Amino acid sequence: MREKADSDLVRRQNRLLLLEALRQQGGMARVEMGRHTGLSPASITTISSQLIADGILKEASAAHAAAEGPQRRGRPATLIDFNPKAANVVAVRVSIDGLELALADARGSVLARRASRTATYDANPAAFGKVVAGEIATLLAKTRVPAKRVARAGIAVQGVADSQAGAVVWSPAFRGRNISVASAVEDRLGIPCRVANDANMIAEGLTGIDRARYGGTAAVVFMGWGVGMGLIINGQVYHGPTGAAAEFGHMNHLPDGPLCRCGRRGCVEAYVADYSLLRWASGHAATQPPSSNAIPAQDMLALETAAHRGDPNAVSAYAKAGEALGFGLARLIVILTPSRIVLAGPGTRAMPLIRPHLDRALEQGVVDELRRTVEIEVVPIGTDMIIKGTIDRALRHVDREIFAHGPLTKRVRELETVA
Amino acid sequence: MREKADSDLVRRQNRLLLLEALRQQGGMARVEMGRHTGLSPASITTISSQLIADGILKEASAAHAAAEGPQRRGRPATLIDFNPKAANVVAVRVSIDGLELALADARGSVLARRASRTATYDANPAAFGKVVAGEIATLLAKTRVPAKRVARAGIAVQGVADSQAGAVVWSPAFRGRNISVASAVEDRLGIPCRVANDANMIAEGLTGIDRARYGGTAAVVFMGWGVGMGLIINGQVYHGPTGAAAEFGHMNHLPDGPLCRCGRRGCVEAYVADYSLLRWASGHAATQPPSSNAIPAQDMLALETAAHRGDPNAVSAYAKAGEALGFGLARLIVILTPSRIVLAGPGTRAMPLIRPHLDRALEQGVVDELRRTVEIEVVPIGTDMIIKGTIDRALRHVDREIFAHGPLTKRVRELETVA
DNA sequence: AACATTTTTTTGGACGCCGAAATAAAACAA
DNA sequence: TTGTTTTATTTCGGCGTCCAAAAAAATGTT
Repeated sequence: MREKADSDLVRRQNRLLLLEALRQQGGMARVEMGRHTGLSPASITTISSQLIADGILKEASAAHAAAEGPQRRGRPATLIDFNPKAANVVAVRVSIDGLELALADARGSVLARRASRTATYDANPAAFGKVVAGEIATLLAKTRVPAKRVARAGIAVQGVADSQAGAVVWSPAFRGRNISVASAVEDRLGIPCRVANDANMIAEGLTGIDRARYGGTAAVVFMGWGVGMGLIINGQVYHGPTGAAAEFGHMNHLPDGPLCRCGRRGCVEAYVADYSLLRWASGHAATQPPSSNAIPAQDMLALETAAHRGDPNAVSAYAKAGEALGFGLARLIVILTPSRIVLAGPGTRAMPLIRPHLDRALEQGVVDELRRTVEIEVVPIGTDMIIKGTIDRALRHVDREIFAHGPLTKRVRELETVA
Repeated sequence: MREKADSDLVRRQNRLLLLEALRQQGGMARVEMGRHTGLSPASITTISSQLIADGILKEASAAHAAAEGPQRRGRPATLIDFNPKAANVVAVRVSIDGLELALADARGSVLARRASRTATYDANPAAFGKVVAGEIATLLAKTRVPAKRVARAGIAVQGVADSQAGAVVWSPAFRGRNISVASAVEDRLGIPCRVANDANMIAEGLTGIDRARYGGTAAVVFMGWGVGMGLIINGQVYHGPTGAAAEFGHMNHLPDGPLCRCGRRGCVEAYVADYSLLRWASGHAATQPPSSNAIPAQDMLALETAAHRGDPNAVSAYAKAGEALGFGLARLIVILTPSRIVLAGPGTRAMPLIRPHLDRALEQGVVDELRRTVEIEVVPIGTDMIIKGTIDRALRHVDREIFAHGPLTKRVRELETVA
């Protein structure tokens, strides 16, 4: 309840309502838009024809409409969907062993991908933004899309991102801190750019897929090389005051616990992440500094089979991970009482080994009444969801900040021509 | 972005904008409303005169206006404020040794108070709602305010409240669980009623006092007979999906830690609450079940002076409390990165004893980058803030759900007369 | 070919905001 | 006293958007 309401707000809000319905459902007829938005057919006609005139939406060709099931009686519905050419967005995922890029159109379809294998850990903090800008430029050149047509770029990183400053405050993928990224992209390519936490982008992707399921208050925990979390609060992905996202992986489990990549001791990640499991299992001291190198997938597979075989060190590693994860989730539940917790990432492959210990910890850590209201769900999600979520977020922003605004009104037009 | 926008929404939103400005600032002139809301003078005239016609607002008498500082040049401003008679609200605070009630007018001024000393702990769960309804009825009879004029009642309790069901899910003030309260008040008196967590009501009160300071994302921790927390997320007091509030006091600190009133072990409360401090200091086993009786204030004062004198048991009790509180806050910070944490309640009297241990725990539990973004503030707030917050919340609800809607439009009026 | 059915557009009226001009109410100045 | 200046509020006409109802469009059915 911040903004004053006038006809401008009404237009923006209803245009956005319509755009959001299309994002969720894909192409649909005008009548159906009316059902989704609650607007009258008359208003739908007005709004949709303006959006079409603006080049944002597009009527589907008759041929395409025919494909939509058997023709019923009455005037056939004309499907409307986003005009793919309305805008483009770029998504970048930064990991410890390289960059992954994707270019998408206004419908969210990926037009081109690109991967580059620059090790980030020792990247020059001052130059990294330029590297990212360069990679984006290369991707655009390859597809002959001018930078002007890219309405927004999103960059997903592990760790703490400051979306206000467009920088990576702290990330296990970098040795340095406060690495500025967004400004280089904005200055060199003229593309508005945001940096965000990768687990948050997974959450963003999930709300895009099923708003009913992941729409209320939910947490997405990503387990793998690290442990990340995205929070959805009241249907919105939560970015803190500074844009710094939730860092569940670096929530303390036990004081003076095992050493974490962040330099503290006892973080959940230092029990649950790949490197932690290997460290437990190999019998190394928990105070041994974790390696900053990427861990080959087969090492983790080997650990899992060892545990399934009954190897005591491996079994106990997963037990410790389960307990730490369980108490971590317990603390989260007590604070936010989310209705759903989604466990995702390669680490969930070992769930059968982890789950009993996780459940025991939850019993110890949460009052029964609260524990019953939360559903814990394991979902096989890969890193591709990070790219999808980043694209979704960028498009939602374009919808809200550009598409919803629409053409200038008469009065504003007059003012513009005078100026 | 849920609701479709039409002239109805515009009216509601702008009326509410104006009402909220008045809630925050108190009576003001129309020009000033324009500055606060961004609405044009013409619109302010229209809206305010309708609100006055509805009996919701009232022009201040000329005499009162004169009191407002030295008269400047020009037509004098006419102050407008809530009409106190527009509605009443009732606030009830439930504690272990009784009920505290207050009746307020539409301006938020308390017209009457009442306290009753019914021990709640062994109250009959089925009858408790009727007791509350009876107490409210008595308060109303005393002040000759008919129940019809009470637009809303709010009930604040320790523990987990389910505001949907209007019940107390679990509370240290009751032996029983799932104690229904709201429906008895609604059925017997016809007053819409909500149950909420007491620490949340403190948070509500703080946002009412200073929105700039407590408006973004903040946590209010209440330390005393128990440990409660209210969360403010994006300027709104957070009530979870079921209406169950944050239960910071029952967040686990250490597995297998001291026994808590909730039956689990290692809750923050079992280190920090009054009973826990006394239990540590008296050298009792941490597994000894805590007393459910109210603790006299002088016992706590005695413990504090003992600690200041250097009594080792007392000193160590506060050290343990500080560590548990610090790690608890660390875990909260890592999840939400609030910009402010407010420590309140009688327990903060011992802050000098607690603070060093709290700070050390924060250092161990939070990455430096995040720790620097949060300000921890100790505020001397008593239980009266609970009543104030409950009144505030009730009034805000009345503003939004009743006052903002306004009179029926022509078309709706026609429909009504037909029906 | 006429009718039925469903979708979409057109038309006219309502509502609420706004800018500009008018009015109101006071202090100040001559 | 009377006119001037200043500030607050109201009045008036125009604009943008929504909606209900009616009309038009496009297709299947008989």
